[in-house]
Amino acid sequence: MCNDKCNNNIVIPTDDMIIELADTFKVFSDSSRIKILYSMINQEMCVRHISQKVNMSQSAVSHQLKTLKQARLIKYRKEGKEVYYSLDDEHIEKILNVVIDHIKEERNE
Amino acid sequence: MCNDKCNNNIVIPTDDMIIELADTFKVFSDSSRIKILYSMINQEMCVRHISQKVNMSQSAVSHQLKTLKQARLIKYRKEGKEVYYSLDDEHIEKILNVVIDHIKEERNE
DNA sequence: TGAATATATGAACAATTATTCATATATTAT
DNA sequence: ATAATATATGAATAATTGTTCATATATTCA
Repeated sequence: MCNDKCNNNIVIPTDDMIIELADTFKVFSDSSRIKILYSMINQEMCVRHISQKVNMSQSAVSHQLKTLKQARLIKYRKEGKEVYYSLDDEHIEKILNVVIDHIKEERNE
Repeated sequence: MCNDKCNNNIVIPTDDMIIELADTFKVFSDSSRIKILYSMINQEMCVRHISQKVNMSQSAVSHQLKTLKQARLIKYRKEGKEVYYSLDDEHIEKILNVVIDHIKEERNE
């Protein structure tokens, strides 16, 4: 019924899911945003500290945080004048790691 | 030495790796390319069949295959007039699945 | 060699996007 | 209320990118 050269048993995502996939990848596809994500691995970070750590203007960071927030890659918590951002969940770090694994394997071949 | 609010034990990727990460994500960040990738899960596909399956012009597909090839997301094999493309390795499907997992979890919250 | 088929590619155009600059909003302390 | 600090945001600009159209290259067959 179905041999190796056949992918009928694969569930092809719906068009909506394809678009959501592409949109999610797009948010990861900028080095500034990736640096920002790494800045808050394992720790909450306020905007000012992120700016310092990734060496970007406060405004540029804030714009990118908005993008990351809308894509639900990060969450935030307000405390006084400050806003603390952190990764949305463990998936985010996992996604980064899976792609790193791919890149590192490509290098050895 | 190092508590919960500290990420000193995390290896922050080098700037080069950050750029490679972003570039790799960028190649995934287009729905046409994602459709093309799905078209060849578990099977080699020639360009003409990909065009038909994803409903894109031959030229558009060929341009995108070049992008996917340069990023080493796919590999190819020539046979007569035809060129057969397939996913570079198992990482590619894994990367897609990890992001799908994230999207699906977000939906439930 | 010439025709037919499969794939690749260069140029051009429209659309998207990251940053900067200026300014707005929000919170706290005096 | 005012000043100071933290963050957000709108407009504008420069740069990047996906598709189309036309054409080039490569392979097979008659």
